[in-house]
Amino acid sequence: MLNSIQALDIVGLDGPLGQRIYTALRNSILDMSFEPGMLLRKGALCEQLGVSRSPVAEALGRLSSDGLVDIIPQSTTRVSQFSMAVLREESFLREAVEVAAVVRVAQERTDGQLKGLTRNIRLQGLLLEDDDIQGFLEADLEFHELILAFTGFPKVALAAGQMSLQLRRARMLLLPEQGRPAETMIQHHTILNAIQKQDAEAARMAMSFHLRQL
Amino acid sequence: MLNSIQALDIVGLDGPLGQRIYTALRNSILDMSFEPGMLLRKGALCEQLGVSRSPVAEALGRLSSDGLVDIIPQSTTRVSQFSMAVLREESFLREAVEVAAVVRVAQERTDGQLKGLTRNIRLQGLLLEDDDIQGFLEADLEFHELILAFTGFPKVALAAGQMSLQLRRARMLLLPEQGRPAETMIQHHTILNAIQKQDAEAARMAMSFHLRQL
DNA sequence: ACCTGTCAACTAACATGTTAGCACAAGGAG
DNA sequence: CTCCTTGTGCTAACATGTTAGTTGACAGGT
Repeated sequence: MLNSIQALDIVGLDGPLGQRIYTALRNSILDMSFEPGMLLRKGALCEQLGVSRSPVAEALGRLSSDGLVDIIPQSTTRVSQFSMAVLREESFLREAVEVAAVVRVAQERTDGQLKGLTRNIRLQGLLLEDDDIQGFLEADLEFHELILAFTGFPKVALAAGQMSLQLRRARMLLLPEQGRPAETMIQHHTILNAIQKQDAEAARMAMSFHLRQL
Repeated sequence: MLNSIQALDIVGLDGPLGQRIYTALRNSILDMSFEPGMLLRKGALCEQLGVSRSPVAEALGRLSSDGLVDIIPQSTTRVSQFSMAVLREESFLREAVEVAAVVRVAQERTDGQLKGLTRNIRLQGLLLEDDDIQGFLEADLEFHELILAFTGFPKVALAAGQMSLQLRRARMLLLPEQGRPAETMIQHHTILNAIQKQDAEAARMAMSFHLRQL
């Protein structure tokens, strides 16, 4: 039985109801609490959340355009399945954006930005020594987000996140075999060195290689 | 008075009402029939289209997440303004994706794809000889879409279109001074040659240069 | 003349009632 | 036994009523 007995709380979030419900559902799907293929009944969700159908419908509509749920007109709504094709597609897009970002950052980085990245790398090293894999993965994520943010384009980090939603979900599945964090660290170092030397071409190659590891 | 006396027809479109209204509004905004800053009154739109508020609200919500309209909570909704910052941001994203696409296509193109691009280029030449600027611009657009499609990733062309919505709107403004179509043709030729020779690096540079011309 | 507090009008956001299209199962004809 | 039909139950999509928050103008005080 695929029923969501769990909390799915929308307290502690701000903004309009629709936004909060969207965020809550999105998180539940991304962390695999809602398994792919699971039916999403509007009525049940409304009852569970104590709201009416309008904000739920809005949230589901946005999730649909995100590709996280499939809405079959006049029929049912379910959490979307994975497909290798979509995953490859998102990898391609993510690489396109992140590589462009690292090239730009390498060209016009400030010393402050370099310092921020260096500190993050040091943190990664410390967490790795302590075998704090969870923490390491978060620092890893932050490393990439820092680079995206340093482009000076606020929407870029957002777009990158938006276009790799399925990837984030898939990562949950193969977290155990995430494999060699040590290698990841080395690759991050290579990227950082290229940025430090302002060598755009080296940065491009390093980031491209790094992102193709998965 | 900024009122939309015009038709804004939603006949001749398929799918659910919300989808049709979304498309109609989107087109009107992109071709500048709806000027930036123009108020969009839900009630007026409903009356004009002969539908109720639900599908209109859905459409406006999607336009909002596209960044084409700004919804001020509990107050008003208006067509979003331009800003150089957003335009630069979209240019960056578009370049990131199109450059990655052309690199991939250059590496693993088929003869059929090459033929398609060659034919498009020839068409561009013919249209230019006839001084059919409008037709040339359409062929130009198709050239880029062909490359995006040849990646084999259907969502890539979609994503590229989605992330350069404001650019499309801005292009309407500076259409007259679009300038030297002849130069554009030469750059397209350079890109095509690189793809034909399967020279990924040359393709990257040619596309990057081409997209920075505006 | 200028600032300020109040209030009325308008709007998006939310709730709820209604419609229409799809899926699936049971039943009947070939 | 198989295939088509029909009918029921369910769902998303749409229409409409209700609520709450914001804006802007006007009145009154400074």
